[in-house]
Amino acid sequence: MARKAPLSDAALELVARRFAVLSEPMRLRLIQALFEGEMNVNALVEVTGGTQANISRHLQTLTQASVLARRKEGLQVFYSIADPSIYKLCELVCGSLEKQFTRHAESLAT
Amino acid sequence: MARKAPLSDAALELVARRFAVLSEPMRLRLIQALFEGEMNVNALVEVTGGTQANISRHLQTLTQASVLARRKEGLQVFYSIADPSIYKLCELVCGSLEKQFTRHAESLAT
DNA sequence: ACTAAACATGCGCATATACTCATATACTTG
DNA sequence: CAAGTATATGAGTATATGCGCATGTTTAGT
Repeated sequence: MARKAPLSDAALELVARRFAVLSEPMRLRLIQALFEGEMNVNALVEVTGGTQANISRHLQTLTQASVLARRKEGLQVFYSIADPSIYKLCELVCGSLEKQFTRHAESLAT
Repeated sequence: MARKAPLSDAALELVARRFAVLSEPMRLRLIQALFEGEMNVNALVEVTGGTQANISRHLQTLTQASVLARRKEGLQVFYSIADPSIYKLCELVCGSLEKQFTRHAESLAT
């Protein structure tokens, strides 16, 4: 393919939804916690400091988007990162933000 | 550094905002159009099919987030992509979505 | 100075969604 | 079967935000 075709409207909405899923601090906190490995809901509630209901909802959102995987074991439900691209995504954004800050700091130091 | 420290609350909010900026189809359309190179507002309005007011607002949002750069030339204002990481971000998300679809298609074909 | 063109913005409406509280569901154990 | 534990969900509220309409601002030309 010589040149990338522009995305269709439907594709753009999917991409937008993907970004939207990652646009809540609490969900990012959950993802960050799961970088360490699989965890159950209670552990995630404790680590993030959120309420059980709210955490459960966010986990649902992330799972429906296929960002997380859900594994039920008896009474407990374990979540883990299902989409490995999440790592790079977060790294990219963090790196970009750092550059912005550096430039901003430099322009202030003039 | 041995291990990455968890992001602070403030940092998480910045990352979340970054993703939020990219979570609107119309803004993605603008970004996609600007992949071809610098464009003025009128051209972007025509390409995207949006209203002038709406496009202007989205351009403001993207510029404030330092995703786009703004260059004024007489009556016209030219926008261009200021953050090169946007390319990779979009590629990553598109690739991830494609994989999802492939798997989904496979599971249907069973 | 007047007019027109290109872009930005104030305002209101409609919708989406994050959060809390209470309750429901699923599973285990006695 | 009863009680307890872990998780999910329904309902209601508050806030955010995308969009359209109208108008404001800046710049160029006559």
